[in-house]
Amino acid sequence: MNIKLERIAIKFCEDNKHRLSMPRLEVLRIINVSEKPITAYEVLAKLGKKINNPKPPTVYRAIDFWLKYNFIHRIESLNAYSACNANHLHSGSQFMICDDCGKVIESHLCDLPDPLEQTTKEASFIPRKWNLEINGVCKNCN
Amino acid sequence: MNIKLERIAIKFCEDNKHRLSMPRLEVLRIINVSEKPITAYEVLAKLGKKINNPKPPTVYRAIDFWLKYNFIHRIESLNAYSACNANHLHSGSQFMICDDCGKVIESHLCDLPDPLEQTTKEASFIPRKWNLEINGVCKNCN
DNA sequence: TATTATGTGTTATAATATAACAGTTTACTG
DNA sequence: CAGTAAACTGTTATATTATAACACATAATA
Repeated sequence: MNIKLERIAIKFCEDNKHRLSMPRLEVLRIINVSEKPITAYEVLAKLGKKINNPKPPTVYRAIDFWLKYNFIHRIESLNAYSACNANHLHSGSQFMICDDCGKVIESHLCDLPDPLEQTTKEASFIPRKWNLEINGVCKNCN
Repeated sequence: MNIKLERIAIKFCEDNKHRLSMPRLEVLRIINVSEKPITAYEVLAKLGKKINNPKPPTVYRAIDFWLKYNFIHRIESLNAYSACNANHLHSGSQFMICDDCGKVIESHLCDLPDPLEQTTKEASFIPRKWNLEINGVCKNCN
C-alpha cells in the first residue's frame, strides 16, 4: 500500500478536472489497501460495504479510470489489480508472481531495457506501454 | 505459422509418451494456421468443423497441454493464443501488440535481459517463466 | 440559465474458463 | 496376457470476468 497515493490522486483530479466521485475514491482505496492484487469482484464485494448495492460496471468504470492514468496496474495473468507502489506514475511495469504463495512483487524500470528497446526499433514499433510478468518462486517459498 | 511445428509436436509426443489425440492435434493446427492470436472460443468454432460438437473443456484441455510444453503462448492482454514461431521452445516470450490494427509480433529473447535478471536476484526470486507484452503502434500504422 | 460533457445506476447479457464425474484408451506390472 | 493404474476424452453444468445499452444526475462553461 502506498500511503501517498490517495493524496496524489486527489490532486491529480483537481488539476485535471476529473471528478473524484464516491465510487472512484472508494475503489482506489480498496485496491490501495489490499496487500495482494485484488480482482474486480473482490473489489465489488468490499465496495458493497461502503455504498449501497454496487454493480459490476461501477467497479469496472472506476478501475478503468485509474488504470488509464496509471494509478493502478492490471496483472493480466491474475485478472487482478494492484495500486502502483512507485512514487511516480509510469507506463511500464513488472511483476514477479510467486506460484507458491501468490505474493506479487512490483518492481520498477521506467524504460524498456536495451535489448528490448532494440527489438522494437528493428520492427519500427513504437511502444506506448508495456507489462512484464515473471512467474517463479519467491524468497520465502524456495 | 510455423510449418515445422506440427512435426516437432508429433516427435515430442512420441518421445515423451504423451498421447497425440485428435483434439490436441487439431487444436494445435488451428492455432498454428491462424495469422493472428486466436481466442479459445474461436478455436472451438473451428474445431467444430473437424470433430463433432466439441465443448469448451475439450479446447481448454488441448490449449493447456500445448501451453505447458511451450508449443503455444498465451497473450494475456488479449485472452488469445498463438503458436510459438521460434524454432526452439522457450519459456519466456515477448509480444508487440499494435493497438491500431491488432497485429501481434512475437520476438525472442531467451534470457531475461540483464536489468530484469538483476531485479529478480535482488529479490531472491527464482524465475520460471516470463511474459512481456508491449502495446504500441506498428510499422504500418504509424 | 441553457447546453454540453462527464459520470452514475441499473438491467441484462456476453465472453472466458473450470468443476465434476462417467467412460475410454493406453501403458505398465506381475 | 490379464489386471490395474494412469492418462485422456465427453458431457453437463456453472463459475468468473467483463461489457452493452439506456435513463438519469451532476458539474463546467458559455
